[in-house]
Order: sequence, then structure tokens, then C-alpha cells
Amino acid sequence: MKQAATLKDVADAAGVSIRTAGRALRNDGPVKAQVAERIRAAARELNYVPNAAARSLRSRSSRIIGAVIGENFRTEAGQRRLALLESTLREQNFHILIGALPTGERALSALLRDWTGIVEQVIFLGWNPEWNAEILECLPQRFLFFDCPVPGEKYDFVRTDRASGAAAAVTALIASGRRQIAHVFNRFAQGRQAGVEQAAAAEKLRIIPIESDGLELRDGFNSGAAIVAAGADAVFFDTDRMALGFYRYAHEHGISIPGEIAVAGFDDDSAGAYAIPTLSTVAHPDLDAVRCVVDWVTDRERAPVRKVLPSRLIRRESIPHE
Amino acid sequence: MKQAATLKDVADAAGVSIRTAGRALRNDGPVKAQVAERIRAAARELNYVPNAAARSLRSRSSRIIGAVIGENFRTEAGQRRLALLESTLREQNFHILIGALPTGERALSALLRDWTGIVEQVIFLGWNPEWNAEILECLPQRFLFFDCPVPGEKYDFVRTDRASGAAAAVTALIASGRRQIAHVFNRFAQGRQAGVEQAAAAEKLRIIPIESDGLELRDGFNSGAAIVAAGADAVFFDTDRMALGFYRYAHEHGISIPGEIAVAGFDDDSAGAYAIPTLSTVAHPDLDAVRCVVDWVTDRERAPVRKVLPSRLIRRESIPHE
DNA sequence: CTGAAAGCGCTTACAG
DNA sequence: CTGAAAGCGCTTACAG
Repeated sequence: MKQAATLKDVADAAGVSIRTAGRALRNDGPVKAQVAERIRAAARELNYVPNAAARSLRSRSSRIIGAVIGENFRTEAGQRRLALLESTLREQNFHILIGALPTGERALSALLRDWTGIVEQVIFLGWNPEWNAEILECLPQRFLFFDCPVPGEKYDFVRTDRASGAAAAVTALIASGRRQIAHVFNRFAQGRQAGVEQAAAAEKLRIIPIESDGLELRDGFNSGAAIVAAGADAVFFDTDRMALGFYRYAHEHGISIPGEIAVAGFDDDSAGAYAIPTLSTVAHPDLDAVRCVVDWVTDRERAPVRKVLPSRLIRRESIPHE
Repeated sequence: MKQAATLKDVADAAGVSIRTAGRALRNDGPVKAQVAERIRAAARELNYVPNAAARSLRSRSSRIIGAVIGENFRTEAGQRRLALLESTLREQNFHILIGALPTGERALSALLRDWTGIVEQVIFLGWNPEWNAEILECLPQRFLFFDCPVPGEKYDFVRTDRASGAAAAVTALIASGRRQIAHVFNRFAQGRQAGVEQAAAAEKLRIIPIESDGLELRDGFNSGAAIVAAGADAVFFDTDRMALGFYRYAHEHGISIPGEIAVAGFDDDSAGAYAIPTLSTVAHPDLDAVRCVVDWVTDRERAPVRKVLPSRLIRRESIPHE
């Protein structure tokens, strides 16, 4: 671990001014070819690395994006998108500073304040709909809401249209001959219900709503009794994790899937492709969504972003063919 | 999005010097109570937020930790530890800048250089054992290797002792009456093999080694044929994901688990607790490991860190009682 | 094509 | 208890 060389060290070593050294290393402005080469050699020799804090301070631009991560991005599908976002931004020389979504507004405010001067753009991957957007208004950053509740009209967002995929799943369940369709939902998982209702209404069916406390394996397992009690012959779960938890319940109670109960989930969790039976699911538009977020980050015009991207059904064994 | 007020703005508003304003807001040094209150009121009024870039530059300390994330931390167990690390560091006012482990040494070097001046400490959550540590030597940062290969004697690390948990798993398989024990391994997943071999040797048994290309569901599924061909009555998988992939293979081929083949995995993936049968697994020492990493981050003495923490068996239905 | 100077917004000695 | 000054390492006008 050595003390890093500064631009001044390089300039001195090459016998030029700091201004010229900077020009040569950053390719801004003309430098005589021979001089530029001497400067680059000196930089290499001294192992010069520019200081990002100094650059950020002076140029008022850090190329660091803040990401506030909520529970819904702790899933496999969420992490997949986050990793894709990181690698795509990295190609454009942006870096990501992460922070867990705090439980309170004050803590969130403190987090964003800590980031001031180093993070000019913040992506929310999670937001509490009960929070007031006021705390954001007195902060100097720019905000984007990625697949989470948006606190007001004026904020930019990119979101999966969950209704389209949910409707496709329920339509497929109905087409396979099922009539008693349950929807195991969590009230914080938004957007699916509209699609489920719409697909049912198109066939003049009523959905059996079953509320769940969470979106995890155990929550799907715990919903088993209510599903059976309702006499359902098909279930749409808000997440694949819940659907897989219900698989365990069905096994313990001798219920055959999809024979007695057909199942569909949401998220394209990779475990679904290896479950028994393989799980039908709805996939997020990962690539398109990440592209929209990257466009937002790199847009110097700062045009408003209000993107809603369709999801799609991946049909597997858990929805039988009629 | 307003222009942020500076410390000078606050000082002017309160009618004091910038030095005194700083003292009052940071609690360093004495300020007359009444004056301090006036300064704090002005800061509140102007919505003052200190500029992190300026502070980092001057104080040569950013409280931002770099995390270079490899494939092995893309798993549920890895993300769980990363989330725990983030929230624990956050309590101490540290933030995490993330970057995916690049595929080449040059790209890694570029990444770390980009971070210079803003990140003084880097945690590697992934490292390619074929790489040369030389690229690290000419960088100004301090490095820790968390549960990944370490490039040389002089580097700090914190690691799970996988051998202890693997040995416990194999010992349990043997105690349940199994004798033909296979180990489905990947050569990049280090540390388990020693434990597996040791537990087998203690009972004068030979392990059936089965190499796998990866550590995912599909790899476990793909290992099914070799497991059956070897006549195994028990299998230890390097990951739970592989074990669960094998569950699918066993189902498709009418093999009963644990009746015909008992199974154990590694990582304490939450899906294992809901699998059919529930999966025996080895858990990482999450809390202890994160505590060691945080100690490393906050240690101003920079004492060498060489921590190896034991893993533990979680026994479930996939290992029958004799 | 090149350089001397100012300044980003803080913190750190130092002097009263 | 308070303040004037220097300086962290860059980039950005500006002048030659």
C-alpha cells in the first residue's frame, strides 16, 4: 500500500505544468505528441491514479449512483436485475453505492444526506407507500423509482406491468379447464390483482381471494389450508416462492399438482424450472427495464421517465394442457 | 432539487466564521451554547448537508467500503451475508460501493483505480485463484478476502471452515447406515473435500467423487446419472442448489429420497427447509463472519486478520435416522 | 500548443 | 471560546 502519486507529481516528473499533464492524461485539448508520451510514461512510472474525491468535488459529478434496496429486491429475481444494472452501468463508467431501505423516514433521510456530494442520482428499489415525499424535496439528488411504489406524480419511475403477465397466467389456468381459481395475494405486492380480475371477468368467473402475510415459502405453505377449504382447483400466487411453499403443503396433504390443483407463480425464480412439477410463472422484462434505468442515469436532458413494461407468462407443467 | 447550502452559507447566516460553524455542527471543540444553537438553527433553515466529496478529499477518509462481488456471492446465502454486512456497516456510518468481479485482471485493476480517492478499503467477495496479486500491490487500497481464494500470504481474510460442516454431514450420513457415499463437487468450491474425506476415513470408507461443472440446480440434476451409475446410497453436494436439482432428477427416475439415496447439501438455502423431503444442509457462520469483517473495517491498528470460522450441520429429513 | 491562477467545500493546524 | 489561513487533488476558465 503506497501513497498514491498526484497529478502534480506526474507533471513534475515529465517537466510540464499540471494543466498540460491533465490534458494529456484525460485527452482534453491538444498536447504535442512527444510531450504527451513523456507524460503518459511518467504516469505509468509513478503509478498515477486520479483521485475520485477531488475530481467529484471540482467537476461536481461523481459517476456514482445510489441504490436504495427494499425487501422486494432481496429475491432472486430482484438480485438478477440489480446485478444486470450494475454491470450495465459499469460499462458506462458508473458505480453503485448501495444502502438497505431503512424502516423509517428519518433514517432514510439520514442515509441520503450522508450521500450528498458523492451521489447525485438515486434509484429506489423499494419504497414505503405510507411515507411522505417531503423528505426527498429538500435533498439535492435526482430520484428514480424502480419497480416500487412511487410517492407522487412528479417522480420518475420504471416498472413491470404485472397485470399483463398475471392475466396471461389466469387465462391459461381457465383454458386448462379450471373454474375455482384462487389468488393468494399480499397487499404490498402491487399490480397483479388487476390482471387476475380482468382475466377472470373475461370468462365470467369470480376469483377466490386469499390474503397472505408475506411473499415467502412459508407464506405459500401457510395458505394451503385456505386454498383447500375454498375448494380451489387452481391457484395464482403473487410469487414463485409462495407457490413452491404450497408445493410442500400439497405434498404433505396428498394433493396432486396439477391434477387436483393447477398452480402459477410470479418472478421466474430459477427453482421453479426444477420443481416437481415444473412451475408456470411470469417473468419480468429484465433487459428492457435495466435499459430504461440506464437511459435515465445517462440522460443529461433529464426528460421525465414514466415507463411501464409488460411481463410475460412462462408456461410449464404446473398448468396442464386441457 | 435545490442547490445545496455550504458550510460558508451557514456560517454567514449565523454571523460566525466557517471554522466555528464547523465546530458546532460536528461537535469538535468548544462553542458557546447560545452560538451553537444559532448555528444549528441556520443549518436547519438552509437545509445544510455536508458535501461528502469535499470531506473525503480533505480528511482523506470517505467511510466508503468497496465490495467486489463474485459469482459465489450471487446465491441466497451470499446475498444474506452481504445484506447483513451492509446493515451492520451502515450502523457504523460506513457505506458500500459494489462492483461485480470482472472476468479479467485488467478490468479489475481498472475498477479499483476508478475507486481511488473514494474507497480506501476493499472487500473481495470473490477472486480468481489464477490471478496474480501484483495488480493489488500498486494500488493504494487495503484489501480483505471474504470467503474466497486468497492470492497470497500477506493478505487478510475471513473464511468459513467448510470442512467442519461437511465432515458433520458425511458423519451423519454414515451413522444413518449408508456406505456408498458420493461427493458431487465443483473444483472451484473449496474446503468441503477435506471434511468429506476425513469423515469417511474415520469409518474406513472411500468416497465416490463426482465432478460437476457448476454449483447450480441444473448441475445437480445433471449429476443424477453418475450418482445412480456409481450405486450411491448417499450423496453430499457442494451446494443446496445442486442437491435440489438432484431432487428433480430423483423424481423423474422414481428414486426415493432418503429411502434409496440420502442427501445433504451446503449453504442453508431457505428452499431446503420446504423441499420434499426437507434438505439437510450446512450453514455458514453468518453473524460471526460479518462481525469479523466489520472489525477489520473499523480497526485503525490494521492488525492482520486471518479468521477461519466453523460451519455447522442442520439435520433434516433427507438424512434418515438409522 | 502550454501555463499560472482560481476554486470546488470541506478539515486541519495554528494563533489569539 | 473564536477566527484567518492553508491545503486536500483535481478541473475550469482565462491568457498567452
